[in-house]
Amino acid sequence: MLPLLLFAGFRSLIDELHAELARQGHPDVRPAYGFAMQAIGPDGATASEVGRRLGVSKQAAGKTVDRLTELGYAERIPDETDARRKLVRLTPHGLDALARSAAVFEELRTRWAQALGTDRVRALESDLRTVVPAGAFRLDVPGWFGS
Amino acid sequence: MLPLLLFAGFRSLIDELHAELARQGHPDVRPAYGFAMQAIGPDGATASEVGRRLGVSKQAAGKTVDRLTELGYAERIPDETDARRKLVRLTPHGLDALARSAAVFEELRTRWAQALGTDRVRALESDLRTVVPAGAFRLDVPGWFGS
DNA sequence: TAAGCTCGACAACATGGTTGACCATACCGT
DNA sequence: ACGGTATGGTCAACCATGTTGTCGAGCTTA
Repeated sequence: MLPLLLFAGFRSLIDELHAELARQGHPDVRPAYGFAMQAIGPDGATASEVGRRLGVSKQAAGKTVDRLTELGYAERIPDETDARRKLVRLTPHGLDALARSAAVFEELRTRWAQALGTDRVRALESDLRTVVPAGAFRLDVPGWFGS
Repeated sequence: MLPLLLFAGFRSLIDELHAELARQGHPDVRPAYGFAMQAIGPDGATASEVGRRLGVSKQAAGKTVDRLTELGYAERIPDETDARRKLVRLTPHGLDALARSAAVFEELRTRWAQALGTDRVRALESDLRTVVPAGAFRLDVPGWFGS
């Protein structure tokens, strides 16, 4: 049951995050979009780079960026210094979603700490860090099924 | 980073399971198929029931069963007492995969216990059980993205 | 017995991934 | 300076896996 427990923990955090985001004016951020915005980051990135960070092809990353653009979370800006590249940047709306996500995660962690004690949460994190191989610590959650 | 840590833990277990399964004669069990076989269980179930357990439509469950059947992990058997139903049952090959999965999970847990100590693993499990809402403890891992 | 529900199947479609091909552009070694 | 190579973005075809809607066949129950 260990794997299911870990997944259930992950999942409940993600589900509560998105429920809260929906309440806070971001009803159409789906988990996959959240990860993509995380991959874009506050400084922006090219679609290819996003693909690398998410562990998917640049084409797939491009489609996701299209989606985020339609939804008003991201925009493409031509790179002045390299005519091939287009920088994908989060719009203020996207940055807001990112900031709120961080805040909500913070709050959820606090809630866990109230239930378990701060030290237990810290132990949980440190144990997981110990046992998780460095390579598994990646952002490519979507599309991971289908390996 | 708590969510990512939990996911990384889950993912590393699943990945190692499937690497090991591949080594032990089950190279084409993908995570989604593993969950489906888990949902079928040693006693079998109807496709509709599998769909309910996995949290997907009966049609989607039917397609997955088709896949498992092609791969030789499951078979459909007409129900003698109800001509509408077809019992989906794991073949010996499927049962073997299921048994090996349990064994590998056992072994992975032991490995974690060697790294962290038995008590820490137990604490991890018990803490997660405390903090995870009862509803999140389900088998519908695939298709969960796309909510 | 007739109404209504359930099971399994078929079809049409959405989503999000893949590969392959292609062009424009940048970079680097000669 | 230039030619080969690598990189970035896009188009197209395809695949896997989910969805809804519909349907006939067969149970179940009022």
